[in-house]
This record gives sequence, structure tokens and C-alpha cells, in this order.
Amino acid sequence: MSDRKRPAAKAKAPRKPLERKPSDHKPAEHKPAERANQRYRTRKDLIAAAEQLMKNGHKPSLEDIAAAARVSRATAYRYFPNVEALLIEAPLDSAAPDIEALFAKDASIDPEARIDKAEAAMHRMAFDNEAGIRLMLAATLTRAAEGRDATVPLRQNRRGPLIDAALAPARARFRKAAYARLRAALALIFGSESMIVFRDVLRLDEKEARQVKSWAVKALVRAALEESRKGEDSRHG
Amino acid sequence: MSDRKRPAAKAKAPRKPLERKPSDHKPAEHKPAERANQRYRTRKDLIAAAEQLMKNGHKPSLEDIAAAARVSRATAYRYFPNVEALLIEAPLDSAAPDIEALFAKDASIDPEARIDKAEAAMHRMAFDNEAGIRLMLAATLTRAAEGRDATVPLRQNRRGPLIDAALAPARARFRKAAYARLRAALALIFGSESMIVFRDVLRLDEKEARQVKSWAVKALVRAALEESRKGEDSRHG
DNA sequence: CTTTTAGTGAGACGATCGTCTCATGTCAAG
DNA sequence: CTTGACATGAGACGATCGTCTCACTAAAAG
Repeated sequence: MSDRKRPAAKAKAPRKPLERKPSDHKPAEHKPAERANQRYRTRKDLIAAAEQLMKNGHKPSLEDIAAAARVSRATAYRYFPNVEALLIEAPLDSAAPDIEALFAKDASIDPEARIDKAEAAMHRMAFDNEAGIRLMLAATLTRAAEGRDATVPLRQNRRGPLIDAALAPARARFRKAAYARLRAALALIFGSESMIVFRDVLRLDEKEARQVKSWAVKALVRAALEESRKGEDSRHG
Repeated sequence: MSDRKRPAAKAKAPRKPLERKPSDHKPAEHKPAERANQRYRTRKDLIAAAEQLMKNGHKPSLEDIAAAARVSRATAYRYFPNVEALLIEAPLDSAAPDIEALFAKDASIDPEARIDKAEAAMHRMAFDNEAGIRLMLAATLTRAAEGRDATVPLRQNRRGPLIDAALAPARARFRKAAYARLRAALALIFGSESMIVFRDVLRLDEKEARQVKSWAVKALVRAALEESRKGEDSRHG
């Protein structure tokens, strides 16, 4: 008598009746500019609550986040289509390095030194917030794997402006294409993803990771500078 | 009248009564060497089914995987503590580049050329299996974020041997420390994580990604070679 | 062939997810 | 102050997750 199935499996034929469409989440009846303050505050409270709960590395349930924000579950879903979307925005707003402050009283214009300094800041941020960043990364990965239309910004890019700021004083010394290439390559090394590689794949500790990255970013800057100086963009002929 | 709560929230005081301990999952009554064949086959079937279902980018439910493997849900949980653990093992076994074949009839010993070739192989693998890799990465990230004891190998390292093989003919030209540093830095660029950065952060397409990585790996190899030649390990001295 | 026992199937269970509806509260314009 | 539009709260609902128990099957041992 396999007549009694577990409830999840009933109506097996039309199998996926609800067929999640991840991106057609209507932000309820939120129109652009009505009661903006009220909405700003609940949104801020939700993110703050999520950020708080993420610190211990456990993925908080939306129920917990909503409770911590003194907001109902339904309201939380009116602001974010799912838990992950909340986790994506949460963990970094307080930890992001301040670009102005970083280079404020630093008169050095040596691009290698400045890039290294910028990398050090990102490095600290990533390793100090490892738990939260892991959750955030996981959230963006699965979000992106499913619905791909992505009118929403999947991911905020913090490293780009930081890299630009670090290289700004020397910008004129790079050829255009070389700069674009360097910028992208540095982004590979700067990001929090590199922390994942060091931890999970290479099994190196924070200090070794920092040394490797410090060497790599400087080597790349040097290489790009040299190629630009020689006046050829790609060196394989 | 907040007497009627949603069922999930009842018994609020002891809140987390079950308190997931991710790693004390007992593999049921599976002792090392009894009915090994039977167990090997069900495990293999589960992984194969997961691999199959992952190809479209949707995270398959364990119910679906078990059904595809012609196995009951309970049995699947006897082999893997959760869906993620299955997804981690699934997506890459068939796609990993074969190191021997890659360098078989390639007499070149130029480390830059060989590294570039290896990177190209990893690049293809990563971009061809984007959906599966995203799921796998997300799974390892959250696994690592929670229970951290990790007697299990969180992640298999495919890039390490590949990098070693590519650099093997030129190995003698590197100083030891420089080689270790180069190896780690290349691992940052080789991995599937870099695909994520290109896609989600930099928004570059596959071709541009390949160009950036090709330039970066060659530049790093060159830099490490040069430093080794000059006989100094770190150049900021 | 029988007995033992390890692997399995079926499904109940509580928890969380994301959706939806209805009622209530609250801001802001008249 | 009233009123209408909008934000919120409360909770039902079906789906999936991971755990657990019980019964059944089939491999291995005698």
C-alpha cells in the first residue's frame, strides 16, 4: 500500500507545481517615494539585526532576524525576497574599509605600496568577518545559480573603487588596456573569495595568506607598469 | 491574543531545542567493511544522480536525487548528512582535466606557456560547469561556516597538482620560498572562485576573464623566476 | 535451508522557507 | 478630526529539510 505517501510527495505527476521564479518578487506595494523614512528605518533595522545575528557563523533564520528587528516575518519578506538577500546586504556595511581614511595622510604615490596597503585593509576585513562573509558568499552563489535575469545588483563591488584609489596617483603611467587588465587581476586577489581559497583549499593561515597576496599584488602592479613603459600591451609578440 | 502562534514558534523559551551539531552525523550503522559492494554502489548512484540533476543549475532537492538514484530518502541521508554534502562530491568528478593528457605530447618546458595551458584547462572546466560549481561552492561555504571540526576534507584541491605539473620542468629554477608563494598565488587565479569574481563582481565575460587570467599567471611566473634568479626571496629589502 | 544482521523503504515528526490573505495600525492630506 | 492609502502584524498553507522509528529485504554465515 504505497497509497499513503509522505505529504511532500503527493501529486507527483505535476511535480513542481509552484516553480520558484526567483526574481519576480514584487516588493509588495512599495512604491518609490511614499513614507520613505518609515521604510528606510525598517529596512535598516532588518539589516542591522541580520548583521548582528550572523556574527557567530550560524545562518540565522528569517524568523530570528525579524524578531531581533522587532518586525513581523511577513514584513521582512516584503523587503527581501528571501533570507539570502538579507544576508548579502548585511555583513559588510560596517566593516568596509574607508577609502578616504586609508589614504588620507599617506603621501606615498608608489603604486606598489599603496596597493599593498589597500590589500591589507581588505585582508583584515575579510579575515575578521569570516563567518559573515561565508554566509554572504554562499547566498550570492545560490542566488546567481538560480534565476539569472538579475536586474538586482547581485553583488556590490567594494574592491574596484579601492583599487582605483590606490592606483590613482600612478594612473598616468599605465596604458589603458594594461590598466584594465591589472585592475581585474587585482580584483581576483583582493576579494573575500581569496580568503576562501586560502582557508579551504590551500589550508594556509592568515599570515601566510597575507604574504602571498602582498607579493602577488605588487608583482602584478610591477608587471603592468613595465609593460606600459615598454609601450607594448601584450608581450607575446 | 498572541496565544496562537505559528507552529514553528511554539516553545519559544528553549528556542533551539535540537541545536544542529553538523558533524556528529553517525553514518547509521555503517561499519567499515561489511557489504562493501552494496554500499559502494548506492553511494555511487547517489552521486551520479546528483551530478545529473545539478546540470541545469537548480539546486535539486534530496527527494529528487534519491528518486533519481532509485533509493529512498532515508537511505540517502544514511550516506550523506545533508544535501550539501552530496552536492560537494557530485559536480566535478567527470569534468576535471586530466593532467597527464594535458602535457602528454607537449614538449615545451617554458613555465609560462605551460601554466597558461593549465589555466586554460581549468578555465574551460569552470565556465562549462558554472551551475554545478556554484552549487558546490555554496555548499562548502556554508558547511565550513557552521561546524568547523572538519575531520572530513572540506574541499578537494585539484589545482595544486595541476600547477605543480605545469611548473615541474622549471622547478629547479625557483627558490623554495618563491615557489611556495607562486604556487599559492596561482591557486588564487586558477580556481573556480575566480570565475565567480569575474561573473558576479567584475561582470566580465568568459573571454575577457581568460585574457586577464592568462596575463596574470604569466606575469606571476615571470616575477617569481626573476626573483629566484636574482637570488633574493623578498624584494622589499 | 535456516539464522543472523546489515542495508533499505516507508513515513511520521518538528523546523524553516516563501507565499498568501485578512485585519489592524499609522502616516499624511483634506 | 476624519479619511484613505500604505505599512505592518498575525497566521494559514504547502514544500523541503534532517531526524527518527519500525518493518522488511537480502546478503552472509552456519
